[in-house]
Amino acid sequence: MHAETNNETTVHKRIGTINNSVSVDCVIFGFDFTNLNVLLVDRVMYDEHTGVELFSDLTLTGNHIFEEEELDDAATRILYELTGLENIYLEQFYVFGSPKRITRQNDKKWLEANGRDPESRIFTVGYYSLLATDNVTLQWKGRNVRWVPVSEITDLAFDHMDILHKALGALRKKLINEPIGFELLPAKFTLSQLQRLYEVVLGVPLDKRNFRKKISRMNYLIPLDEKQKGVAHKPARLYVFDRHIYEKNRKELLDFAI
Amino acid sequence: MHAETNNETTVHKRIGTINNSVSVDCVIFGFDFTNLNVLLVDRVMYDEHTGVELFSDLTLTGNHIFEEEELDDAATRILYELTGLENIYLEQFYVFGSPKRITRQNDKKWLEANGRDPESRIFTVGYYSLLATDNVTLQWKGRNVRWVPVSEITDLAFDHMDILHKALGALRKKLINEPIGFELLPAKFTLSQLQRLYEVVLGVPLDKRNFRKKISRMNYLIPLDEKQKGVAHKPARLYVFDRHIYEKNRKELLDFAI
DNA sequence: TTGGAAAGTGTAAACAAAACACTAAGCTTT
DNA sequence: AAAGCTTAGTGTTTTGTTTACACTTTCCAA
Repeated sequence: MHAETNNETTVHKRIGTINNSVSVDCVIFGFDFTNLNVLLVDRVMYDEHTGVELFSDLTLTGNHIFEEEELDDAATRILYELTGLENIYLEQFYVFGSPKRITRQNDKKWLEANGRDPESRIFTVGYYSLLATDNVTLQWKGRNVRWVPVSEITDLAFDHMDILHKALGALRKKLINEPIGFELLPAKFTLSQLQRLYEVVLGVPLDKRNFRKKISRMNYLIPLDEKQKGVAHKPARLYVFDRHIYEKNRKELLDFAI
Repeated sequence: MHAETNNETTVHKRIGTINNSVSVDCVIFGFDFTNLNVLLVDRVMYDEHTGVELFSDLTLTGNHIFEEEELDDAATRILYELTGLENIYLEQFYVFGSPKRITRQNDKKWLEANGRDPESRIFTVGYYSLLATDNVTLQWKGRNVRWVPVSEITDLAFDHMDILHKALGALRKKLINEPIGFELLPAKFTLSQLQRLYEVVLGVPLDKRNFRKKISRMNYLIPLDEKQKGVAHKPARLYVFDRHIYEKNRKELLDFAI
């Protein structure tokens, strides 16, 4: 799953001109069996003369794109830089392009200090991606990176709170309509973990028996002859998601409910 | 519902610099009780010396945006120019930004003839909008505008086929999950018209009795003491959609089916 | 007055959703 | 070795939803 670091043609090695009107922001979701987390990056700014800290806050992981680069590839590249992983689940969900995106002083200062014009309009294409909370590098462009539970995030730089909220809405909608939860779990997982995932992301409690009844109708969820190990209680059976079966049996849903 | 044409502050009167990296394309859907239609614009190009027609095809309705303009406002503006209507239902659905968007010769020629650099990368934000097939001006920027049934559209300029397909997918998904069909019908409509709408957009036949049973569970669909007039058969009862009731009773759907 | 055309209506069977509580299995502690 | 902790795993009943299916009513036009 890792990039072939000697392959010059990999999408992660783009060079060329940077497009300075459009960028990509990734809302990287991770699940640690307890919380839904988002990968955030520390943004600390120091006075350029005195070295005194001016402010410290958090941002999503965003990036410029190259002129010859597809949007999806730019998002994939960011994910690769952060995680070293390829084939991460990724979904474009919205474009943020208000002329008033950058209004706060801290944001303007930061852009200036990084050689960008804080008055020029930049559109950003929002992607969200899903991974098991794991395998993540702790540095990105010299800045600290960390998982933060979504429920604890109250403030972010730029318009990143808006982006996060929209991403979360898109994720919930997707989770309700497609079996995407598996992207947030390890390959082998228990039904309780899956249930917890739904409960945490959707923010509702679910009945264990009804949940399992529903699950048992999904023939692409395969029970293994294997159990959890090293837990201090009855170990649960492990399951895998069979994408192949899912794609085959996927019938177009037709339920104009609500 | 019409713009106040003397009000200088209306969003439809934007002036200022044009942003030349990002544009907006609108897929304008209309329903005429038989087909799902899209509003298309003729694109005819003539040899600049001889006046001979070089090619003739169709495009979606797209437009530049102004530097100080919100994306949604730009889309609203296009709709207003075309229809004279405000408060049209509108949904951003995807950004198209491939570096390879413009590859065909016709497209390059057209851009050049219109004073634009065919090699410069332009991102376009896709919106779809819904209206009853009605009340539409027949000219836009001196070009002919017409409704074309979606099923008959096989070729469009630029990457507009991609945009159309993506819009159609987004519309179907939305129609299944939210009562949005009313936007494609006149304020008063019959149940048969509503059923036909679902059948046409989703491309499936529906059982009349089951459809009506389902409908009768939706308390925001209000039957009127009024009937169709001037039809050569038993006239149907008219209904209205009550958005207020819908918004009140909207409970977050929770059905991670498929 | 008749014929055409779409409107409008009910029932039974299969399936899905919701509500609800106890036993089983492995690990830890004493 | 036994007791206790913790989570896994399991079934039934009631209620609501989906599906399949055919005939009568009402208006207009000829």
